[in-house]
Amino acid sequence: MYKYAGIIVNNDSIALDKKFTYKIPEKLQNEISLGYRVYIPFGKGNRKIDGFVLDLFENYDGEINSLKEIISLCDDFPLLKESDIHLMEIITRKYLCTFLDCIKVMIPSGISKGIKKKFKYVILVQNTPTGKFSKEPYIDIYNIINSNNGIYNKNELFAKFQISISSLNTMIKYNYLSVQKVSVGRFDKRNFNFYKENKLNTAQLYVYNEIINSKEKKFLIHGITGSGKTEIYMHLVSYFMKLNKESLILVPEISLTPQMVERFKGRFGSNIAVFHSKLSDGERFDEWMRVKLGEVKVAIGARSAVFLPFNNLGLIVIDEEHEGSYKSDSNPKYNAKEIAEIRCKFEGCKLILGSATPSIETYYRASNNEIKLLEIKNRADGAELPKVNVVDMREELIKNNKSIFSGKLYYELKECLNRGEQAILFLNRRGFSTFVSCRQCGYVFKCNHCDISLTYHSEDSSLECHYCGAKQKVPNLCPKCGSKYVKYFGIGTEKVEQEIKKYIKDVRTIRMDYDSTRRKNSIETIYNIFKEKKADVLIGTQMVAKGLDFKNVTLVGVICADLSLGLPDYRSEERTFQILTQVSGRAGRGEKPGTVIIQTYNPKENSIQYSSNNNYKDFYKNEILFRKVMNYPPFSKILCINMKSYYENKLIDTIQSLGAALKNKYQNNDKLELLGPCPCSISKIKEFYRWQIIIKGNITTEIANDIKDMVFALTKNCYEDLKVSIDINPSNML
DNA sequence: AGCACGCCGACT
DNA sequence: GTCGGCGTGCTC
Repeated sequence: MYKYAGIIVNNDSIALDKKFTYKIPEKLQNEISLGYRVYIPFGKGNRKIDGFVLDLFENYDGEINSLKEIISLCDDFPLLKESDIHLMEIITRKYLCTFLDCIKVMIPSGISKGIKKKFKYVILVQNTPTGKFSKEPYIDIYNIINSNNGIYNKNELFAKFQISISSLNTMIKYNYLSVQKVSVGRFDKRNFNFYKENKLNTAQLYVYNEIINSKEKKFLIHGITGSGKTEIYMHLVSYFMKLNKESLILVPEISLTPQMVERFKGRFGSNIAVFHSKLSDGERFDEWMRVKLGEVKVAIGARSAVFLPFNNLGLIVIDEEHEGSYKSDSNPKYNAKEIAEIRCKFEGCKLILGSATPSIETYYRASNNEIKLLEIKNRADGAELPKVNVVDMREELIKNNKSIFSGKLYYELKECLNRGEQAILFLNRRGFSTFVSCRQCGYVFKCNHCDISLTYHSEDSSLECHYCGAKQKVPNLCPKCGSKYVKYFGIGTEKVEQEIKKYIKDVRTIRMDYDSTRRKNSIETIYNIFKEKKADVLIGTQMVAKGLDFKNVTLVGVICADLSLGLPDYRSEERTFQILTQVSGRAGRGEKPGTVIIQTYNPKENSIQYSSNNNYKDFYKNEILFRKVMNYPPFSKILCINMKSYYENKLIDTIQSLGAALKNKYQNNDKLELLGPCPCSISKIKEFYRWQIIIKGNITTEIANDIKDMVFALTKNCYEDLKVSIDINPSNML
């Protein structure tokens, strides 16, 4: 019998990130188990707060009388399993976060906010009407309800069938009808078109059989765009369903991939949980509960779904495994790929990574046989990969073509539209113009709160900061020299849309970028408009590169392939290769052949050359060599310490003393390389100055935790506005 | 993060 | 003598 519990209190302070021991009162000793949320008295005033039971033990070595007692259990079941707690211990050390950070990502926030199941009061038939109730209007009402027994509540009956609520009340009073409380789900119950099961082709079947028959647990499916990876996933899900095992499908960001959900719902019915960041607290709670209670056997979701409380997991699929969004950049700064791998190890299930452009790290592991590599080199339905043309935009300039479309793209676009087919234009930048400058004095309009130049948006003619969202009206005069020669430079998706309308009459365009998709479901709306051929050209940022499958798209145009090349990140080549390959893969997925035009100012660049030749392997060979020479991941780890503060001088003082302390401590460790302290490449966001220290090399968990302790010891009594963040292998270092 | 304790100056 | 300013440190 356990008499004592180790509890993490529900308080965000780092100083409280440890287990507090509480006595378990006798009345709870039979009920309590690991993972329960409990109410406890805390602090001098014995405030009643909640906490989580992460440890149970029979004896306590310290002073027993100084222990307080648990007040009660908060919920009627434990929120965390023993394996969750085990996973938590790993995560806190691996990602340098607190236990509470971890708990928050494992349970839906609605639980502690008191969200419960939603109920409604539905009307059922009770007794057949007699006497004066056996005629109109009552008999009619009775019949309607009889054929919709227990489905609607009073208001819905009024709205749907114009049944008067007072008549209903009367019939309830005389026991002809009854009321029943039922729980309702907040999840999406819409029916999707049935997505028929396709027979796997030889290549797909080979991959499928390898996965289910092999003793290996981890697989990388490297299949070109359109090779039918989704169909393999679905067959695997069915296979595990037959074994009564659950499956989890992770996708980069679900709200960006309505198609994946549509297909899974179309195949497996609505009995599938969908989990992503745009759910409300209530929806999140309901989906989490459906998984917990075993009501669904499949879940599909973004990275946070990797923590869903499955009971008998058989399979985790990570689709588009190269995507950066599997790494979280808020606490806990976990990587869902790594968590999935740990879960698979704990729960003995299979892990499938899938991509047309695997990340360098994953492919490296596959080539070292840590992960089994399975390749698919052809498109599923025999379609050909599109023909890719690289257009050197410098030559267009020489030919005196100053427009954003090369002659080739313009020609192909017209041809494509004449044939009644559709096109996708990709530009990885939203807005109209990317910076605004005075031609007389060279002044560049910058955000007042950030170190960022402002982007012009034509829709509301404003200048917008893409980091803090601040907007201002477009000034007519330069604020510095007063000249009226204010000019717009650089192009964004809005400008592409305007330009194409200028050149091609009556073209129906639709834009898919952050601005046009802010509202819930708007991605789905845009997606459906384009799918139903109510638009000819889809113009978008990276959202259009991911997983879309439109059979009628035969042309993909990359307006400017160079945007992601210049970024100060060792992965910029990899990212460029991936996005170009992925977006090219949107063309020619049906029976008609596809064409891709890549416009660039750097046609000789590796990422552009290799992606246009669909040559992943040589790109990988080049890139892995570069990583090795430069000691970048996968040959090392990168630890990024970020500090931000409103007060620039204090910030610099603090981070420099940290830098000195780190240098002092690790000067003899030749496996670590310290870079900085220096300002981040975006040195100020929302009035906060930002500096960073980057540590590269063989960073063990021990070293990382030592560094974390040093950082917190140094900044503990600093000053209140200083914010510190420590990230292992961040996805973005700007 | 809260909350109490405590050590100093101002005030009935 | 005591009320209240916030700096310090602890919370099972």
